[in-house]
Amino acid sequence: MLTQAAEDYLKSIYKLQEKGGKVSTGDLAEYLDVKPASATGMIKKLKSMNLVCHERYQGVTLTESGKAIALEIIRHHRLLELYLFKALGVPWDGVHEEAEKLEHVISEDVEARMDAFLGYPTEDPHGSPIPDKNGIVLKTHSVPMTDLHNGQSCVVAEVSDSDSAMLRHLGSFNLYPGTAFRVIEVAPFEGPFTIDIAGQQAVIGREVAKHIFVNNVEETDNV
Amino acid sequence: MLTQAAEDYLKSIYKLQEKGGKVSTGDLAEYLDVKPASATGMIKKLKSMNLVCHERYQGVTLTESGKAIALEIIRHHRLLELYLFKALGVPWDGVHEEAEKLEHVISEDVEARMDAFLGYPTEDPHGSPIPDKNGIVLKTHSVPMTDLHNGQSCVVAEVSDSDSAMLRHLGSFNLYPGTAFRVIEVAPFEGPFTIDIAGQQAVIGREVAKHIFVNNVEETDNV
DNA sequence: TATATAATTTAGCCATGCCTAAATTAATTT
DNA sequence: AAATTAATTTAGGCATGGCTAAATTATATA
Repeated sequence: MLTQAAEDYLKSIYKLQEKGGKVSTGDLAEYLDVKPASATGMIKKLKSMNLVCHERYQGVTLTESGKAIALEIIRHHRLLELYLFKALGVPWDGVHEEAEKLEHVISEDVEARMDAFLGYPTEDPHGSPIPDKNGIVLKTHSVPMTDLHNGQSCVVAEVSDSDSAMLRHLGSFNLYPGTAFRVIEVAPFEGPFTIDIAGQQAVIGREVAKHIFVNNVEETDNV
Repeated sequence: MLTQAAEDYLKSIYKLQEKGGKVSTGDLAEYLDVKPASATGMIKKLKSMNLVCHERYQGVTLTESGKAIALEIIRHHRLLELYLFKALGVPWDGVHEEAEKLEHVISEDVEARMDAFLGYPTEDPHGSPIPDKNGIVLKTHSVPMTDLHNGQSCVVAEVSDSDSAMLRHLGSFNLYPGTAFRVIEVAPFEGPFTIDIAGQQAVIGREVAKHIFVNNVEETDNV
């Protein structure tokens, strides 16, 4: 059994690797909120267990077994998020933090029971895919909201889960996965997005928009 | 926030203290499956935090604040056991082990939600009382099964939760909290108990009987 | 009461996982 | 190409919570 810290490192490497190939020590350390020297130490340990590949100054990647473990933890995390949300009514901006602690101690048996209770779901409350027991992840074809132009309509597919203040902000506009909206205006010079959500207008800043991914993009030149 | 190890020590001291006043270093170490020297070390730390009272060679007891923490953890543990049992169908011989890990990471918010879901219960699946939010524990008036004599009938109140093989054994006789039975015979010379459970006979050894506590004891000299 | 035995504590070691400070290597600028 | 800057690694330290071995204290026995 791996330590909790080791599991967190593997999970983080997986996530950073998703959008950028090799992961630098510094990025990993920043993501985990530790100093680079500490990351170097753990990378060494993980390498000695054959869970990561690493050459000095060249960044880390997961091995097949490292990736399998990372996906298992991500599965735990996302199933827990959805379970807390649906079965216990924990608000969507709180489930990430709870799951972060529970994911390391939940048994396979309890996980399977939650999975069955939820009807073998494929997405967590933030729209992120839940890997299956074999580590297969459904690819989503969503694009960042920052790619949208005036007049386009779409449906929210996924929002990043780690900033609970941002999630509360989105919730105040009813912007959840599955919510449809239309872009009324994209302000020039990297300005904010004005959108229409079921008749209600909302202004979404660029920084927030970066963390929203959408589907079903269509041109709707008019109102 | 205390470490997991410190919480486990406090919980163990509480349980041992319940049936024997001051707790010796050796008993505590044995209960926690560590060496006495390790227990001495943790006792020192807990004392420096004013959570236990301790004089060299004289045993430990909890302070008021130590006891409050111990009861909080026991509350977590027992609510989790009942939740796992009722909401997720985890068999009663498995819930202890699961709860043992979860009790240290569950938030007050999630606990309150489970409590509400369960209807603010007062007993876990093994019949042990669940302390309330203020640390009040309902005293049970149960007696050990080993006190019973021929012809007495009673109702199972509580069974100890930590030996899952024993719990499976009891389950095979349908001996759960709430189950009524009658003593048919107590074999002489510290022998086993032959009992009648809803028409089915079962033989319960002395060692097992020590871990069963009963209520509503009545004389029923005949069948 | 002296001695043997049992319990407890102290002392010192180990692994984990973080830290800071210094050294090294890589990348960028002039 | 040399020098500066940035990233990474090494070295050494700290707290936690185990361990073993040795010393101490308490208890039981002769």
